[in-house]
Amino acid sequence: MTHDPRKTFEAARAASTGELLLRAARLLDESALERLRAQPGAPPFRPAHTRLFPHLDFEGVRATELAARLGISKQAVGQLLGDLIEWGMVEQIPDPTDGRARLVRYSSSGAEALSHGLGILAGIEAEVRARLGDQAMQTFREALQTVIDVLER
Amino acid sequence: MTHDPRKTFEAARAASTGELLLRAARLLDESALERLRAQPGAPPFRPAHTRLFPHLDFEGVRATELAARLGISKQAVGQLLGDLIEWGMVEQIPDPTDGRARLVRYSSSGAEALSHGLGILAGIEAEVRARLGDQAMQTFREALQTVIDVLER
DNA sequence: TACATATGGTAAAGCACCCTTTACCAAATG
DNA sequence: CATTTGGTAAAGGGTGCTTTACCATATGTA
Repeated sequence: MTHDPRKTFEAARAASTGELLLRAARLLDESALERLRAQPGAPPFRPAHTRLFPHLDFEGVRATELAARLGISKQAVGQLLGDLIEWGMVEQIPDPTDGRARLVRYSSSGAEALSHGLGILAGIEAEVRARLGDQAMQTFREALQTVIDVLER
Repeated sequence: MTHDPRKTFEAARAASTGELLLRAARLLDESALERLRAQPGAPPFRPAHTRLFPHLDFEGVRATELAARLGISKQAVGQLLGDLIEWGMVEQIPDPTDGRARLVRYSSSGAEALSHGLGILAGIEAEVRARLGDQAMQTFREALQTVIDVLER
């Protein structure tokens, strides 16, 4: 039996969990954004905006803090926040502890939009869970966390 | 016991498997590209280039076919292929069945680079597998495939 | 207190990336 | 011979950042 390195390539590529992961994430990203914007009256969210959401809350965060967490400049954050404010997703209040600073937090209509977005993700997740079962779903989550741990180290 | 919708938000967000998936994929994407380019003499691959790799082989593919698979214009593919040719990753040969067409395929030095890239992915995958075990790894792969199925439908 | 420096934020310009659009040529197809 | 198809060339546009420059408030220090 001869050994064809080309076949080995193909086999290795077909087996790559990494490609599966990237493909699944890209699909999720596109799909979630697509469904989000399909909502009538929904602002034209772009991926850059959605990356802010996990770091926003109701207590208020500084733009500087967001920039640090996302690893981008505070000016870039400022541009994205400008959109979100314009769309009514978030509002700014003065930071009571620092006259220079402002706190940005979800507005009440922003909370609704967020809720809708989370609902979309939850819907997809539920569909996956229905096929996998609870136990495999738990394993899935642990595996994802392991990947994150390995890559963040 | 009162029900605070804010707390519910936070709990729902913390539990989002979707965010885990997106985060893991983004890390993998960045990490793989970073390690790929860390190789001395490695061409300055960009994400757009790496997305071509899974669709290239040793038999040869048409640019039009690549464009169709990636869902982008053939001109866009042409630009990316121009880089890969310049970097010696791929080579073009005339399509024996069609005088207008050309087939693009991995060059021998491209095969080495590909092999190195696959090695990087395999290394990450092995590290994850070592922590999860073979069985959980299998579950992980099935879960990823399920996500893809759900979203592609 | 006065001043230098650090920090939070904004404004404007510009850049890299990744794609599209428009236009075109050459070979294949009917 | 008209039309379709594979491919190329050039220009341009949207996105998501950075860089440079600046203002206002805070903070540490002589």
